[in-house]
Amino acid sequence: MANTATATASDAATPGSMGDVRRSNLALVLGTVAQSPAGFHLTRAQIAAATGLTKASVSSIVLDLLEAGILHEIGLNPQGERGRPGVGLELNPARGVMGMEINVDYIAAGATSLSGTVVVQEIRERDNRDTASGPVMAALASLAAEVRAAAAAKGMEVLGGGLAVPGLVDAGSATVITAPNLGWVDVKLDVAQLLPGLPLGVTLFNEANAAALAELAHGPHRKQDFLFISGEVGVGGGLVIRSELFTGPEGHAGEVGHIVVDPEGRPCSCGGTGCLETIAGQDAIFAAAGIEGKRQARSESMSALMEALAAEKPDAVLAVQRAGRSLGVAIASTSRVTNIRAVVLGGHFAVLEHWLRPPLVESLSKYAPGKILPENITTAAVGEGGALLGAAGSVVRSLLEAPHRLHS
Amino acid sequence: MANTATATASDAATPGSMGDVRRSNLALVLGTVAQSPAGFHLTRAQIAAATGLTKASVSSIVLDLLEAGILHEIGLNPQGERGRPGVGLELNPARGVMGMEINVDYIAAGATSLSGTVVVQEIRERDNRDTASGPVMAALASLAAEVRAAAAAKGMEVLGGGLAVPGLVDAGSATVITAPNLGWVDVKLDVAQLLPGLPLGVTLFNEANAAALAELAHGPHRKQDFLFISGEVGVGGGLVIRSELFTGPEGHAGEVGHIVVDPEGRPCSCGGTGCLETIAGQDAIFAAAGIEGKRQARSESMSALMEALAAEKPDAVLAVQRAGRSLGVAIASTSRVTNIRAVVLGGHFAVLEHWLRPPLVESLSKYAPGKILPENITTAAVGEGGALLGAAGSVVRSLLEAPHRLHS
DNA sequence: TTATATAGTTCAAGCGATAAACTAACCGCC
DNA sequence: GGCGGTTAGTTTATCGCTTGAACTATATAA
Repeated sequence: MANTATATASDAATPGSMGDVRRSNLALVLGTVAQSPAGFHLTRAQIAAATGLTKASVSSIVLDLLEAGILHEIGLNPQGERGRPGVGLELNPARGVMGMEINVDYIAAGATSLSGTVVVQEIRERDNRDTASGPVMAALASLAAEVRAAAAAKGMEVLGGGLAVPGLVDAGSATVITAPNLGWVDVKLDVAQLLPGLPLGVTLFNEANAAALAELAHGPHRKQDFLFISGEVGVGGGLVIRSELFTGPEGHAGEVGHIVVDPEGRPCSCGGTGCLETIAGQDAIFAAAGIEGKRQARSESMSALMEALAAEKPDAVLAVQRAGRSLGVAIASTSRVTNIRAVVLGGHFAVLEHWLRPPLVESLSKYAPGKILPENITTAAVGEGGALLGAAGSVVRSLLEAPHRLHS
Repeated sequence: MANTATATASDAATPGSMGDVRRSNLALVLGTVAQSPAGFHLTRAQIAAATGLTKASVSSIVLDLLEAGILHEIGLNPQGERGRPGVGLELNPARGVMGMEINVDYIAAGATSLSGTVVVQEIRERDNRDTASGPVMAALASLAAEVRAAAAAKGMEVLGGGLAVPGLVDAGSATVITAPNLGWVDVKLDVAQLLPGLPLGVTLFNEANAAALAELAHGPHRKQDFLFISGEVGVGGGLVIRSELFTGPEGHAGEVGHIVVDPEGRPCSCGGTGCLETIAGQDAIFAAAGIEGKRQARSESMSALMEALAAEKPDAVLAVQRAGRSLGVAIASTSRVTNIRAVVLGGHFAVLEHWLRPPLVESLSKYAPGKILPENITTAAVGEGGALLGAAGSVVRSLLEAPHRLHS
């Protein structure tokens, strides 16, 4: 599973004009402000020093960004220094984006400010398994409208949105190519209708990719390069390289759930054989542990598994150990192909870390020694709402990288 | 094995100035000329139409490129059309680059024009196995000087060079991190001394990556996305995505030879277990086929294998079938992780294609059905000198993408 | 109050792309 | 051969954006 919105349209042979310089510097200034530590407000002079632009250019650029409503002046901040105090600048707290998520058991929507602060968040349980997209989208639209209204009540205008879905997506056409657990195949979503009138529209994301982006933005280490592995009913992945999602030629890279970890293994729902998902997916683990993985009772099945593990029941322990070893094989191979050296475990892999880690580490040292050190295997810092936050964050980021799309 | 020279230095927060526009348009014009069909010479007016730049801008840019010696005016070409005939432009045929290669059994050097035409090429047999780098480099320097003189005699000035080596390299520091079959570990090469006085210097490449780039430039299909798999003593790979080498965070992506294809398999020279190389590498195939893979006799071993296959000797047939199946597993996993949908087989995989293809195709349909169609499995179009041509071509390409580095 | 230091703005200059006018070179046709 | 038509390429004025220096604004220190 993999996809994104960042299409880096650099292949088109387009003439470069002076406007490009402006756009580039607009993004440079905005990026500098966005990356400054929270609560600390850069001044124009500091931005000039940090970017290498002249004060004159920074003033002119900041003026544009203020007019576009992206930046905001905070009063003077005389810090006891000599000289005239500067005017602090911050991302306009009255502008934000919405993140939304459709998953198997719930729909969710939340609004965050441009700096990533969550202002409203709402999760609504809903069984979306094998449901047509229409009713799900309608329910989400209603939820999104509520959240948007709540954000507006707090003085925040929503500029754009991102929607995460557990399946292969094509962001350009807002189409879900396959979402096995929703039963969706080639479903075109009317994302514009979800949140009408947004200047930036709504972008579609793959759930694992969005969660990987959330890890990038909110994770503690601020790693530039890592593989995020999302353990849900399916096993998905998001590959972050140089702080960008790596999407491959068609936007579907990172499908670690379908790496072959046992050539003699069982058939997979994808049509392949011996995929990681057939051993380390939730259903596979439950089955191997002798736990009934009934519909609707997924969280209960997980509780049952945890109890069985705590009681050291052999079936459960062996099932998780086998999953850990297979995960190691898949990560080893991924590391060789993509040169990635850090892994973040999400979903049930994070929950099961205690039992999963020893076989995983052992497996990695057997199949790719020295490539991925144990300290570079971590669990997700962002929990349940990860995909939602990631989708929202990605929309913010694309705005910050191309601020000229707004008004200016 | 993977690496490259293209470092895409876009992460540095550097202010964009008007010079950037010039550089960008310089590259745009040059790229347009370079991509025009061979023998056909674009005029300034045609370039203006193709790029969207004005005639005035194109004239000014072309002037710069003429002064830098990169472009060359060919006389007027009245084509029976009405109106004033235009002046044809081409890449200056009197400028070129050198490609060089150090491999286990030989060293090689060649000079190509900026448009990719090979002007001189020289391969010199030499046993470099477990040899210190000094003598090898000295021998290559002497060979390179000869080739450079021969090119000069034909009126070609060499601007830069590329050196391909069978191992992991760090292009930035011109260091060979490991080249198992040469016995080199952390060897810093004095590439500048190899060809003194070049305006563009000499860049280091991994051999499989360079060969992949050659396939990109010279292959018949002009595919934008493919995985090149180089079958030598080791199994290397080069991943081309959107016409660029994908190098991963540290420049070592594409090591398909060390994907785990059999978790219960044998230990690999890399320290791992069950790597593709332990089943599909030359030594592994020879051993499984019951052929003595002695030093120096590698080409003879290959001949022996071909004979054994022709005679349908079971050991040989089974060895190659197993290699094909394992190759399929590795390609299936790579396809999932990188979203690649086409494969080009090089080295002994190309030689053995007849026997390798059936088990490979079968394996792919078992492990990643629908992902890689049989017609997207092809063999290398460029033969022996592939790495050399690829290295040279990559140096040319980096010049065409940043022509301002020359004089202008 | 004055000196000093820093923030931010104004203004002339330079560079590069653009559009339109202009010159150059060829074809066809009478 | 001369003239209109057509296309190629250059010249010129203008515009947009960054730059650097001068200038104004506002603080602290003595």
